Amino acid sequence: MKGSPGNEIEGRKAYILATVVYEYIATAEPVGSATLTQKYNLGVSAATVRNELAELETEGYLVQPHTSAGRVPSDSGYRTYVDRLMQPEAMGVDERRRICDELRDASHELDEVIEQATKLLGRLSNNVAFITAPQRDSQLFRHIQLIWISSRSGVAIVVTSLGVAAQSLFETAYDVSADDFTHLSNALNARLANTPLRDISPSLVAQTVAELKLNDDLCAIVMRAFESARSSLQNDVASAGAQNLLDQPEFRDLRKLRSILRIVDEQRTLYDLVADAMTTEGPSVKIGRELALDDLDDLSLVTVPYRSGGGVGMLSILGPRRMPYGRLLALATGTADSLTQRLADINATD
Amino acid sequence: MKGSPGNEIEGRKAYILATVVYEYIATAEPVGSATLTQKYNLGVSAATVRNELAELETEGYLVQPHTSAGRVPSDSGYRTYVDRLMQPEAMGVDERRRICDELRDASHELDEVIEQATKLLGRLSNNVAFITAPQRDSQLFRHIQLIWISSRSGVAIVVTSLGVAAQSLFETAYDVSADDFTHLSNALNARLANTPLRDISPSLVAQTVAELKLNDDLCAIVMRAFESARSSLQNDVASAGAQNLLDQPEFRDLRKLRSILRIVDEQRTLYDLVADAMTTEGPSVKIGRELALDDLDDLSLVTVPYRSGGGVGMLSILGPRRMPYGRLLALATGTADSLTQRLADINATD
DNA sequence: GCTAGCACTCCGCGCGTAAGAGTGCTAGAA
DNA sequence: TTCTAGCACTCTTACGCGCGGAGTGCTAGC
Repeated sequence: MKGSPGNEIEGRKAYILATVVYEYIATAEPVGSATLTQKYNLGVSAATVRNELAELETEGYLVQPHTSAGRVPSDSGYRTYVDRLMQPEAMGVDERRRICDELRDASHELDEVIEQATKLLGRLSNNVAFITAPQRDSQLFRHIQLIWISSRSGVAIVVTSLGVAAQSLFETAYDVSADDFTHLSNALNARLANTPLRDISPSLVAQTVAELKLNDDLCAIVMRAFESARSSLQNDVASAGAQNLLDQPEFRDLRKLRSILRIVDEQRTLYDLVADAMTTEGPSVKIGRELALDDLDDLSLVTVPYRSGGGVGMLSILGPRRMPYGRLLALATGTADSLTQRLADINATD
Repeated sequence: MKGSPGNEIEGRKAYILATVVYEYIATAEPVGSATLTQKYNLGVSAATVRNELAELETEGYLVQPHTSAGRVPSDSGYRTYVDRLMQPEAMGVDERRRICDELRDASHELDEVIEQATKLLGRLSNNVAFITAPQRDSQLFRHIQLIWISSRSGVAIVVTSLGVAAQSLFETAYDVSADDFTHLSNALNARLANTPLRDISPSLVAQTVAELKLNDDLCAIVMRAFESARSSLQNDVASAGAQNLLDQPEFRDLRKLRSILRIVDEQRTLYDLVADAMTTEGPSVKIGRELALDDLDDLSLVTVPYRSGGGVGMLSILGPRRMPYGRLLALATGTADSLTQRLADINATD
């Protein structure tokens, strides 16, 4: 099925492929030779174009929905287009500024900024947008505070380099004084501040608790607070813009629509989708089958990393395979930059 | 259009109306006289039923999609069914227990419990479920803690009777010591604990700040923390189950689907929908036009209150007007009870 | 007041035809 | 060799048509 790989297409044939992809992205209609010669200045006749199209098809870049229809890009057609043929785009200054402004209006809290950015990206991209929280593997512990509520209960707050993270209510089996909490908090802060969160072990905590001659139970409570800080935003995904997909002709099929809505509802799957994009540096584009989603061959995903406090999060746009890759890459990159910037501003106070 | 109001239908006619609504809810097909006599034991012939149907139509309880079709309930047909005709249902003990169990597995945090309950309700109801956070008008202030991070920044945490509420990062224009924060926190806690949050005024705070001879700026910072506690979960709505609507034949129209997906995405509208249900005690059902949603005449909404720490939140199911009202009311009520219970357990530690 | 019968209406479905878009192929021109 | 023009062919889509079925309202009789 697939044409000879390594046989990179060049010149006119490449231009024709690019044009087919471009036109199909714009119109969602299979592209025929006549359309190409009329709308684009190819300098050759429709018959010549037909020959090229036939070759591109045998090489696996294009497919025909049926015998007497125009051509549609295949996964590898899109892939070639994205990797080699399309013109990179950049965001306009105005648009860039608008994004910055909108993010600046949002609250100071990490998750609210992310939510705001997600909505913005969904709106601007006209597709499904989702953003995963910064990966916290590399986050540093900054501050813990045990807050006394009653003689047998309290709240533990853990602040990390990525912002305020976790709060967890707890109960104790016996009376504890507010002073105990204060002393323990101070001791932990003195000892552990700026330690990578993953390096904080039960024994370190136990040592501190023991030195203050406090009950061992507090050890478990503190560890639970660290644990919840470590995992709190893990797998947390904000998403927006699902309704945009209804405009796309490829989703007139209700089964597809159902599949994709379920995927958006299940954060787990969204998270898995970007998981391997995390291993590579810079923007990543996944096309069709590359996403390995059952029943959803005609989706694509654009993913761009952003940074916050040493952690890396992912900002993604999910849409039909027939998406304007150039524009969306520019949009995602620009938004990721703005988001990184905004989060740096917030964290600058630490 | 509307039939004579006050003229309450009784006996056989009422039974026929109930049966039409019941059957239509089950099948989504207009109901004809033949279906009624065959599937339900009415004891009269189809012709007699036709006469009754014609009357029910002139009285406004039923409508005909077209001349030679069966009948479909109108808003007021559904209304009568829900208010007077349908059999109230209750949840099975098993189902009830399963809900409790699932909620117990969730985390201890208010918002995560709510999210869990929302997903559960969406799954069990096969419709869109959404839950608004408890209204915080009546919430009591419990505890504030200003946490020192650096000499010019900190975090303020406010705990209320509804659970840990708000964290807000702040910066100061000049150096502040950790002790200042501790003293101020203690003074505020001593003075204001268990005050309704809305009664806390800037002057109360200013007084406390002044007594400790601290800088006025702290006053604004503290007030901002209170403000954010007051508004943090306001308008916050968790939703789940949008993809369930795709199964309903009334949403094969893509425009409708689009409208409703947008509504689900915009928390604001969802919040408005339940706003007046908040004024009434107990469960509330809104049918079709009563929701006053443009382009969406055939939706209904079941809303049931739940309680947490003196606040009242709303648990809602949104679906096609042709929804199984009895079952969903039972389901929503049962889930609301479980949720109230669960939140009471969590808060019992205060 | 109920029932049986009947003529009527309207929707939905299947079918066949026609139009249109696009192809591949072949023969000839540059 | 490479391109072009022409042509026959294929396949989809849209449209019109007729038919069957479901359900009604009405009327006459029990």
